[in-house]
Amino acid sequence: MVKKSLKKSHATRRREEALSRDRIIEAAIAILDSSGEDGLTFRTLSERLATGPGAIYWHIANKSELLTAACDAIVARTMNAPLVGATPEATIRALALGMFDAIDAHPWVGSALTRAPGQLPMVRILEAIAQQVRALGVPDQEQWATVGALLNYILGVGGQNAANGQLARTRGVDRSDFLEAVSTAWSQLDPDQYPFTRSVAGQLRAHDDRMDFLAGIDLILRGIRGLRTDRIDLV
Amino acid sequence: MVKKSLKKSHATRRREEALSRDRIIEAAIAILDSSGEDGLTFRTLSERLATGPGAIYWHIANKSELLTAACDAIVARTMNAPLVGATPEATIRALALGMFDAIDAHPWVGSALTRAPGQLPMVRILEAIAQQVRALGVPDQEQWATVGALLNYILGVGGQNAANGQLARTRGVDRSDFLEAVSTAWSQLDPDQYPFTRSVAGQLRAHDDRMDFLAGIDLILRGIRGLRTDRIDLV
DNA sequence: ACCTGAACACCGTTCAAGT
DNA sequence: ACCTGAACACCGTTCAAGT
Repeated sequence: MVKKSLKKSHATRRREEALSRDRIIEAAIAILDSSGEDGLTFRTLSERLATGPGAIYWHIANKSELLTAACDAIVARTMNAPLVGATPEATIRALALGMFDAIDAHPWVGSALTRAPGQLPMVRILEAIAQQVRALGVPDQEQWATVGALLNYILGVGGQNAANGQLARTRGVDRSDFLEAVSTAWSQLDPDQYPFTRSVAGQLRAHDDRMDFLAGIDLILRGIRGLRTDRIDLV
Repeated sequence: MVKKSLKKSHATRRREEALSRDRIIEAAIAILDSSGEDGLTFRTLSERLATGPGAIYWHIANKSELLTAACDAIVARTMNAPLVGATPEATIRALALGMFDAIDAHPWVGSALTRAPGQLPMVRILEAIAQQVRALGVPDQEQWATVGALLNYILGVGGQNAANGQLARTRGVDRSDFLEAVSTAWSQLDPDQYPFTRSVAGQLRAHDDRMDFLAGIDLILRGIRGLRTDRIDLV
């Protein structure tokens, strides 16, 4: 792997505050935001905190826990953003969009979320959605599948966004350059084998990720509405 | 990171077939299946192929390309499995279940898929789903969002499955031990803050992942059916 | 053209030693 | 109790040298 080794700019000035779990997580978030997942290292982190790599282990068990904690800080902020008295459907859309925007602003959150199944960050999302699903009147036995559908869709889009951001960063191109490249590659696919992919290659550059994301949420919400009124009548 | 260094059992016997991209990918899949993502190294791989780490770089650009190629081999098999003349909805369910089972059997496929957005493995799934969505009669302007919803849901579940498998492997416990641990953790959450999560903690151990997955697909399919008949009438 | 394997520039993590 | 930083056991990748 090729890494550019950015020299430390301000020598090793002494730290003026004591180390703490919170300060470490805050520093980790700053590095993740500016340098991506590959940029976060116990060495870069300890340098920013003006300490040694070993010191961090006094406060945090390992890198996985660090990533999950950083992710949870972002998710907690997002899910606790207070919502005015809206309908359950509107609230679900707002929660989902909130996560979309959070992952857009911090792409590493998408993959951290996936790498910590069943952990607190995911539970926060699960719970917030579930409360709205209940308010929607979805029968008890269907709630788990319903919440799961919404959650997994959000995770899927999030992971995708994280990967886009990651790729764009490592190649030193921005997001639109990346989409441009994918669009070009898709337009060169065999028209017999990949008719649909080819036909949407052009739209790819122009399309609005956020609107597409919401369209997916609405599709699932429409399916949920069907759940409430009809019985299940699948082929 | 703690790694157990399993000694090579059969010394360095000479390779009897020439190296090739296909042989490398095949060996990579075998290692990924048996030792997970962390187990795949240019050193373990070259050892299994009875060569040096550098030799692999003659056939494959880097580890990312290797992972994507291994993923694509699995996805291609899965998407090319011929289906008897079924309805578009039944075909979508079969395709989705096919991917679920493939990721269940090869958990690393889930994360490889997410790490290679817009690449061939994903395009194969996209295209196969899109053709059924078209056959379903979804209007042109809605197709992209519809395909996206299905694809992202599958990716979300897949990523989750991959993470479960990965966690279970690194901790040396099996899947049910892992679910047991999550279930216990969830049942100890604050009932005021996490009522839903607590209430489903018990179900977690007993539930059937595959059925839940399918229920999510059905929810989206129901939403798609609404798309065809009604106009969009969201709040 | 294809392969070898030592070497480079990194990692996460540990731990004896300090304060 | 908390921190230091060298050391350990790895990585992915490169490349001069071989066939």
